[in-house]
Amino acid sequence: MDPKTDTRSRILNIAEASVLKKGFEATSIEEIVAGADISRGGFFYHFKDKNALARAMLQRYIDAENALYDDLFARARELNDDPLHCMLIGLKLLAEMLTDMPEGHPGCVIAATAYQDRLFDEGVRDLNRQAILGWRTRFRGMFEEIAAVYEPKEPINMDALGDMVSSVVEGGLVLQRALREHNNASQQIMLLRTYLKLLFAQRQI
Amino acid sequence: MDPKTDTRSRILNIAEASVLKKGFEATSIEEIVAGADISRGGFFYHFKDKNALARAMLQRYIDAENALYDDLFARARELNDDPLHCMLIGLKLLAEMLTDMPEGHPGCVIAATAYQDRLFDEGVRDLNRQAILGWRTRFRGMFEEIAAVYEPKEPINMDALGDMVSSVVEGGLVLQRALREHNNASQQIMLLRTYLKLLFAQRQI
DNA sequence: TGTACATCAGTGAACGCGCGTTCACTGATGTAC
DNA sequence: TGTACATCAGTGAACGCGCGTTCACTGATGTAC
Repeated sequence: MDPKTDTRSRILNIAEASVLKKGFEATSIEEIVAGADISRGGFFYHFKDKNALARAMLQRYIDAENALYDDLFARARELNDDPLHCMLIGLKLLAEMLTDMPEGHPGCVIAATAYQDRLFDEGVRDLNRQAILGWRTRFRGMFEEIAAVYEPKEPINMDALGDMVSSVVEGGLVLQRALREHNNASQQIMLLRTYLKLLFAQRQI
Repeated sequence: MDPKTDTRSRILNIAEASVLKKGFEATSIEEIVAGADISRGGFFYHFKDKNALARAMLQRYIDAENALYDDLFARARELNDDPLHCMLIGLKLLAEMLTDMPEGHPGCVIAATAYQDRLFDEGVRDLNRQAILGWRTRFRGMFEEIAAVYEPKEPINMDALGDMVSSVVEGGLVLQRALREHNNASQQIMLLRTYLKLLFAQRQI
């Protein structure tokens, strides 16, 4: 790996871990440069100020999360072409992925920054907002595909159902952090999966 | 109100609002005392240090939340003695309460501190943990009462289902903060309500 | 009713420390001719 | 192949500012006798 992206990534890795542990304000540039083995000046070569770090960290997290969802549901689609079963398989894969993390998922950067949003400029807050809206659109699309084949047993707000995937992940991660357990997020996703089975599976149109 | 508790509560109110906006580290004692109209020394008369403030803030939040749940489900039980319908009414009341907040719910202090837990001592972290475990126990108990009357249509992990109430609230609040919308938490609770109807309502034992 | 003392709820100046940021400089690598 | 210059990826000292905390002091209220 070329040394430029290498140092930049190291900075982002250390910053992300620290932000999830202590929050953004308590994450000092001193500790980042000590961890990345560079000098203070080296940090400011890569990021013009601390807000630029926040922006880059969030963007990288969002991109990674989107790539993960793309990959997960593409694999699920290969395994079963029916939209409901694709969704159920994708959620199972997601739950397994969370269970397989040895230390447990460290938490969501979006939730961390959402609970400190006054520290950031409007650009950062908008990044957060667009990410969640993107997932709403993604999952609402998938649920509409399902509803075209399986009539929902109860009337459902499709935007809210789209949000529910993000909501269940975020909620599970909050629990997991507060409880110091490892599999709450995974369990909550499996409960969502059962929900979707009950909601859609009964009667094929 | 006597002036003592008055000043203490004012400090806690200002601290809570600021922690939800900016996080704990970025909440300065200077801004708290300015808002509460006292001097720096006055703050340290009420709290021995910043960690004591965190502990008091969390304890007050947890007590209020517990009182709210007690009240809500007691009222629900008055309206309908059946455990399932009591739960459904209680969740509806909770959702309505969230919708009725003019500025939207400001967010959960537990989630905020869970995402900054390395700033606090073990006592604070334990407070957080015990609160979530308390809600798990509370709601698992209610779900077991329901399951004794209505057989669940799918096998369910009762601890995880107990956690789901907290998880849905926490997840909804994260969304609501990130999106700058007002009713995501309320919508997610209504989706949970539909879930429980599908899971339990069909066949009475 | 008066006096002495204790407690309560603060005031406000002072402390040292760590923070984010700037800046002049540097050595290695790349490019033009 | 050699020389001149530009760019990249940093170094490390210095800056001023705001932070949490301490501490000697104060005026109002409560209590004992």
